[in-house]
Amino acid sequence: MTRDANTRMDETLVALRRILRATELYARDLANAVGLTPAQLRVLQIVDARDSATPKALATQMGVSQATVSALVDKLVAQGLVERVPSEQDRRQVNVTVTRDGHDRLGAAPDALQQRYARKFLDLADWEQAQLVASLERVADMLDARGFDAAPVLMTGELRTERKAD
Amino acid sequence: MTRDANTRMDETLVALRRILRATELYARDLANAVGLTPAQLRVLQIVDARDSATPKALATQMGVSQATVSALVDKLVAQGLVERVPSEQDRRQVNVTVTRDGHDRLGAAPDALQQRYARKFLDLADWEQAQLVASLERVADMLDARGFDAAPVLMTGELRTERKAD
DNA sequence: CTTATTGCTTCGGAAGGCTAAGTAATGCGA
DNA sequence: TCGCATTACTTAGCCTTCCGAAGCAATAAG
Repeated sequence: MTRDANTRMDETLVALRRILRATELYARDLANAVGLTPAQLRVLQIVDARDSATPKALATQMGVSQATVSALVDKLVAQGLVERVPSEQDRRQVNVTVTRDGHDRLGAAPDALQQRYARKFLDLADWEQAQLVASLERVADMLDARGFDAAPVLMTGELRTERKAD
Repeated sequence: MTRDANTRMDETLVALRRILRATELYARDLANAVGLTPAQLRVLQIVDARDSATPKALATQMGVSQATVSALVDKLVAQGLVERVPSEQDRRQVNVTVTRDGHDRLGAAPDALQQRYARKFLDLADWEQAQLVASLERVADMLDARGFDAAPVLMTGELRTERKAD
């Protein structure tokens, strides 16, 4: 304890910052490579993963407003990567679906960081892997009061506050 | 290896994402509380920490362009939190310095997350702390090809690509 | 049928970023 | 000393994300 502890904590913060930075840079590069902005890519990924999503659902999952989703979907539609399909059941609703092009575009995503990370991670000894999981979860718990259902995506970019969700 | 390893990797990704999210949310809250945007706050913190910084230095440290720094400094100047002081030695240079108000403003920052994190971290047993440091650094290394001299700030928000820095 | 509610889009407007194009000071070579 | 390149910043114009508020449909409630 005492002094070393503080030093160590600083070290964790530095490491954390490096992690943040790496993922941030990566998100941009990736989006760039695919010809999309990070936010657009995020939408595309979500839609692709579930094959269809309403703007409402997207907004909720991404933690942004519907207005923002609207704009993002516009961009993707303009590029022919997704389509707006009016729902049959409730015609107020719109289902955003991926087009072939959209799916292909995603396939073209290099995924460099995740690959690299995966490779290195899998290279580790069993106990080291376990160690990392435990440590990261511990840190996440310490930082993040509430638990969260994050999907294993990683580079999906910065999430926005979902404030005023009442 | 094989399946468990992949599961574990997913778990690390989820944890990483929680970490990312927590810091992101925190950055916004903090900026909000202090009445500054995250980027502005970042500038203010850096300037305050070193008591004076040129736009060039800020741009480098933050990983953004000088033009961006210019705009951010404008905002802070408009609020009277920093000042532009022409350098005596080289009159092309500008030294951005914190004003009293600026310093006070920073002091008013709650620092909630960092506090909470610090408290929990310091509560850990010695060996656990050491473990976390090692793990985080390991992950940072795996993600971040190049090393980096990040300062122990943490919530300073998203960094931007520093492309074309040659 | 009328009124709410819900789902989405549109419309400003704020912010951060960037590049490119100024402007000013420095410095160096002729 | 003059002129030109370099360096440090700022300005200008543009793009993207995001938001809140207002508008428009369609559905649900009465």
